[in-house]
Amino acid sequence: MRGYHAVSFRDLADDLGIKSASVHYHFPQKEDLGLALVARYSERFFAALNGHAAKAKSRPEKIKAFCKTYEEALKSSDKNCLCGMLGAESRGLPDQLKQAVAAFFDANIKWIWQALPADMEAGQRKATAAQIVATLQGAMMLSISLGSPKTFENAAKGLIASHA
Amino acid sequence: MRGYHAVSFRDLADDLGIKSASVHYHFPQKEDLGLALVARYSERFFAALNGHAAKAKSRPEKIKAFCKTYEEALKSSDKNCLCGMLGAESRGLPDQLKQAVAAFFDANIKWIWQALPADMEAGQRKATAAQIVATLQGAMMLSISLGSPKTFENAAKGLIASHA
DNA sequence: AGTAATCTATCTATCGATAGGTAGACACGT
DNA sequence: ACGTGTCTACCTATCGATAGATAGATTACT
Repeated sequence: MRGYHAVSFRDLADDLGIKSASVHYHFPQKEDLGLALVARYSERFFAALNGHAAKAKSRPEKIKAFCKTYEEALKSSDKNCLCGMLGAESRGLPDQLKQAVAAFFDANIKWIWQALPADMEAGQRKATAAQIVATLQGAMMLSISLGSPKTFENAAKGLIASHA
Repeated sequence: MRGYHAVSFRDLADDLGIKSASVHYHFPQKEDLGLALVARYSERFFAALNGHAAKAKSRPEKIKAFCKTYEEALKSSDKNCLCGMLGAESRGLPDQLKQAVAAFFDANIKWIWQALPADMEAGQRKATAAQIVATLQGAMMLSISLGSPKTFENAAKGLIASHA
């Protein structure tokens, strides 16, 4: 995927070895396709995240599990986070899709927020949660743009060091 | 701007009150237009950044100047960083444009890298530089997607607290 | 037989891009 | 001061390609 507007039904159908009309059979409108992709991506992301975090008890371990989930997504596909990409072109997306992408980010922030200690000062807790998601999303984008996996690793390393 | 592929010569011309053919007069190919926009954005960004950093002597002050430059860009236009948006769809961009966007990020990382103390451990210095740019880029994206300026402020606050 | 999935064929709208023309500003040599 | 050419910045009109989408026939599965 290279962006919502950069992908066409025909490109997609060609990759699958079918015709574009067949894609419309499953996803009448383009937005339906986008929504399905975001839903699937979100499910898989949180499944992987909860898997990694299952045995993480301490806060630094949970942050590391979070980073690892992003890192695996980046390395396995050499592609940007689907929602990261869609989020960047947010203003050009159909309404429901825009909201679905935003919901993914909301869930991300909420997940890491609840992993932070409950006795943390409220403002700092919110700030840290936003910071962590922002860093990882930004790191994926930079890494893809620069063609440098090291950039992601560096940013994640800095982030983990910040909250050791 | 809502993405490279989401903007057409006609949209742009309509906004300007001229015809699309006249846009082609100034920018024969779409990529020429993209390159010009990135060049202008990059110039303005670093001019603003150097302006903010002029009186910043300490490292935390330089990091704050960096954050402030991003924050102003976000607040003044309520739009994503041009390069942040293009970087996210990097894989779908023409070659030269992709490289111009990557060069902007390279320059960003280099700028903040040289603002970090020279006696910092080399790996940590690189990591911190990547982390800072990633966080701010990600924070802009999140902020736009969620429609919440607070999200950027929170992430920046967390970042500054990490490197006080 | 009946349903689900894919096909062929086509539609309308819009895309980036080009050709060719025009009005106005400016510089020039005489 | 006058025409003459040149340049800029736009215009109208149109191109071939492709976009998302649809109708109706056809195939495959159970």
